Amino acid sequence: MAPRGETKERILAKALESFSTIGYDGTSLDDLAEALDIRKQTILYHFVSKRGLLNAVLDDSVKKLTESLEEVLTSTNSNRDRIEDLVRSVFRVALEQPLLLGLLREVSRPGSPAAPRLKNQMSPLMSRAITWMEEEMESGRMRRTDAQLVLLSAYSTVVGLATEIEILRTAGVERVLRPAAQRRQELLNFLRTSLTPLEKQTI
Amino acid sequence: MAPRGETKERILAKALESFSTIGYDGTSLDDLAEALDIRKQTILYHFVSKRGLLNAVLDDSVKKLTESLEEVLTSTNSNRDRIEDLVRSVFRVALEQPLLLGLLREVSRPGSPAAPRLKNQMSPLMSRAITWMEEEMESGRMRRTDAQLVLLSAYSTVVGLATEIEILRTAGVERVLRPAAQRRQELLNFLRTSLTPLEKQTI
DNA sequence: GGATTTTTCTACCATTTGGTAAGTCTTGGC
DNA sequence: GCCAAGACTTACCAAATGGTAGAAAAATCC
Repeated sequence: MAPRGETKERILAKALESFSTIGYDGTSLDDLAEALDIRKQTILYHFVSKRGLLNAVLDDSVKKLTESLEEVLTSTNSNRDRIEDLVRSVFRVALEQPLLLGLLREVSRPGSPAAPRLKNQMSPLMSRAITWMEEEMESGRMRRTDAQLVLLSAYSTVVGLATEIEILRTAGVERVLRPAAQRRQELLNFLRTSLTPLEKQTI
Repeated sequence: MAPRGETKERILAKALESFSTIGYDGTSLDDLAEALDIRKQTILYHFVSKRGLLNAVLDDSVKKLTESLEEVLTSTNSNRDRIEDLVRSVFRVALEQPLLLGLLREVSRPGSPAAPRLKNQMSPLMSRAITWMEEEMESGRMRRTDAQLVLLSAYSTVVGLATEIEILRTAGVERVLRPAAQRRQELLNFLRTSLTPLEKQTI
């Protein structure tokens, strides 16, 4: 028998994989258990219910995502570098852990049982980013725009990228990095032209 | 009793709505039947199986999508206008029928049972677009790039937009047109800078 | 090394699911 | 008016699903 939380971690990892590929409804606890060579009741023991498992996977994923971005948001670089750092780190996560963003995509679907929870989980990060952007705008270092719209646009680009990567991989495309880099550049350009004050634009 | 294919059409419409919001696995034939005030076996009578229903919905949607683009692709405008026309018409579909793109998003997920079928359905349109682009490149009217990559990028932008719109709507945002227009402009800029030959760029 | 707690398993269960079989009803052609 | 074809329904069913109850096994603590 596995000591400590090892089994729990294994379940979380496999659940993330399953939820983010074949979806929540498409995942059955029986299949999950079989894939882990575990009895279904072991899953329910750790997570009470299937919904509980989804919540746990979600919490875990958002935590990892937040950690990845936290260090960038608290850095002391200049604005321009900061935007670039932010975009780069998000894309790094998307490339290294496409499953994580696949989950986001799965769960952010309207009508998903976990959508409100995701919203709550993400809102601190979001509102923080919005606040930061609005401060920058107030001080004139960033052009006045709807911060929420910009964020949303960036968000859907990244989630779209994650989808794209998985599709490419399953389609057998070997070089998956080039389109990603291309999209990253695209997003970066968009953010810069959206956010850089007009008088500072050097393009 | 409803004459002609009226019931069939109603089932198709409701199935599209359900598949593209709560997903294929999340949709039960019983619920679908109840929502239509119909017996489940009526659905199975028309479409043989749940999978058959998905295929029918898919065929129907791709057909509508293709029709929307066909007229643009066969138009005789200049390249530049043609790209803009294409983008505009795709976005019009995305705005008027978000369900249609929601289905694309749902179904294009790797591991989806309908993914290969979608691929087959879309490939004529895709390969046609790629051929056209490559001809333009050959003749120098369009800059040399990987046509497939550009298409993929555009595709994921549009599907991402559909997601965005649905999320906005469920989040209670009333003005859904502005972000859509913003993304459209973004995509348009990307395509132009990607495709316009260097010597012709006027930006 | 025994008691206790944590972890995992076996045995069931109620409900839902997609699907089959066999009708009934309706409509249009003759 | 009859009847064949199409449209729709009732009656069932086997498998899968999420979940409960409680025993067994392993790890931990003293």
